[in-house]
Amino acid sequence: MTPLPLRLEAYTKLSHDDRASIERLSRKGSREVGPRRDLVREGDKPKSVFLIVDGWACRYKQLPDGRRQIVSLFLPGDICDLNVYILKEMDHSIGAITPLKVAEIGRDEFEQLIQGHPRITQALFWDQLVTVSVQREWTLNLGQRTAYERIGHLFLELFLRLEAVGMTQGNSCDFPLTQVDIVDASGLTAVHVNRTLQELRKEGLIELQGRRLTILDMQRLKTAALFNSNYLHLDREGAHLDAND
Amino acid sequence: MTPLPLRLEAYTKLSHDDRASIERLSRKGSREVGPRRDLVREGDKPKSVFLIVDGWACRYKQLPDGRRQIVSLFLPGDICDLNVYILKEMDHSIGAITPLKVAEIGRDEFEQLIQGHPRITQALFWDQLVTVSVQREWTLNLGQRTAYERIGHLFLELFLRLEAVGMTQGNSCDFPLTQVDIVDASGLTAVHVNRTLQELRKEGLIELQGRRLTILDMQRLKTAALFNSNYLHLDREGAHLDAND
DNA sequence: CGGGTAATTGACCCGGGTCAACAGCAGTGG
DNA sequence: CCACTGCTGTTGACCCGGGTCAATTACCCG
Repeated sequence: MTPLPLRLEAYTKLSHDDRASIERLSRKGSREVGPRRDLVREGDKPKSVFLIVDGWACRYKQLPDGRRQIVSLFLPGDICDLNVYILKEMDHSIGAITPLKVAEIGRDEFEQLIQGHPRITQALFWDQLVTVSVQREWTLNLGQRTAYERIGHLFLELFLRLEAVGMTQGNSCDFPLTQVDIVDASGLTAVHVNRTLQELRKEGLIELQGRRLTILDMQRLKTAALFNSNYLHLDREGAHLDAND
Repeated sequence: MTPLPLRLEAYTKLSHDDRASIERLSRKGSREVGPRRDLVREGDKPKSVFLIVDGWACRYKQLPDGRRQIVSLFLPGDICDLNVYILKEMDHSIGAITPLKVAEIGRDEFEQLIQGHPRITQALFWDQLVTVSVQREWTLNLGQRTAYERIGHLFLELFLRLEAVGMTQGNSCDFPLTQVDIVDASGLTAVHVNRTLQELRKEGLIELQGRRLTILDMQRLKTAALFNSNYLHLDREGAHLDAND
């Protein structure tokens, strides 16, 4: 089972056929990528859409002098840029964080999928709107939040996104990011991230060890991080819709 | 003439009919908004797509304690979020910076436009990809660039985007942002923005007065701001395509 | 057990923030 | 015509959140 249908069904019910088509494409274009390897590089000509079947990845951009920013994170079930293939050139790179299982869906296959499955199309539009909303929240995060709030916010976002695809266990989840990854995502330095994590621990808000994150006090962490989940658009509208399968 | 067709034709040639349809909708939903007024508020139920016909606007988000971040800017010809109306609730606000002329296009009209005009649809997809690419660049900007680079980068982006819709005159353009707007967009403070502007002036890179910006040395400014225009996807692919009108 | 990556610590520093005052100027009303 | 108000821009003095530099200490993993 790929987690994508689960994500999409937050927005609308899919039919059996919808789900089967996604499964089929996921198996067909299946590909494995080693951890810390690039899937796509800035400057490449984009040819296909990637679906993250398993593992974590990130989009990142780099400045000529080496400064690096992770601009977004991909979790299982995420999809990278509908329609990218209409662009001439990638404006960012995509790198694996963990060992990664992705499905590569070519332009023709993708457009065919969309043609025959209006519900999938709608759900993908919704997904796209959520993705850009997350990107805006990251802008807010980097522009206005302090280190403490910023890292707390990141943890909450990732936890909730994992929860939406059923990948949390109680109040904890796998968390493969190293401190250096957090550095690149938060625009802070390694030293300061380290110290901020210690503060979050000392406050009893989180536990983070052995690539596992536990949210010890969701409510207090949300308050501390000024977290408002509206931008994730998690309200499961899909629950109310019918599937005609 | 609305500048939207001009923008879209960076990607593909539009037919007479395409252009006429856009013009018609622009006139039909036309609406004026005073400067510093909100067009849409976070929490509203989105009902329609907005097209910026004339003036500048911004998306912004606010934290409960009042900290405010402009997450993107709208220039003439920009379009706010295809398909927003499928979301339950706006996750950000949109505010006018100058007196604004917008066209409000309802859901049905919009979907009708798309149905009958595959070229417009394609061009809108392209536009959407560019918009999210800009959002990622802002993430990089806030995460990694220094104040000096950051403000220089903002100026270059806005100048080039205006140029793409024919709204520059030589090396200068209208620039209605106040220093406070730059503060909200850059994540810096008023004092520091002011001093950074003085530095940019002293270096002979820009002139900024009377709501007008002049880029005195494009090349040096680009270098100083670590500016790479690839993310704007300005390569006018459209020039090579045929219109079947 | 050695070598590489990830996490942690201490000492010191700086880019940018804070606070407070002031100047320029457009609009407005008396 | 001027006094008043409010917004925008500017300046000075001082401060602090987070950066820099440089070790050191866990951890894997083979």
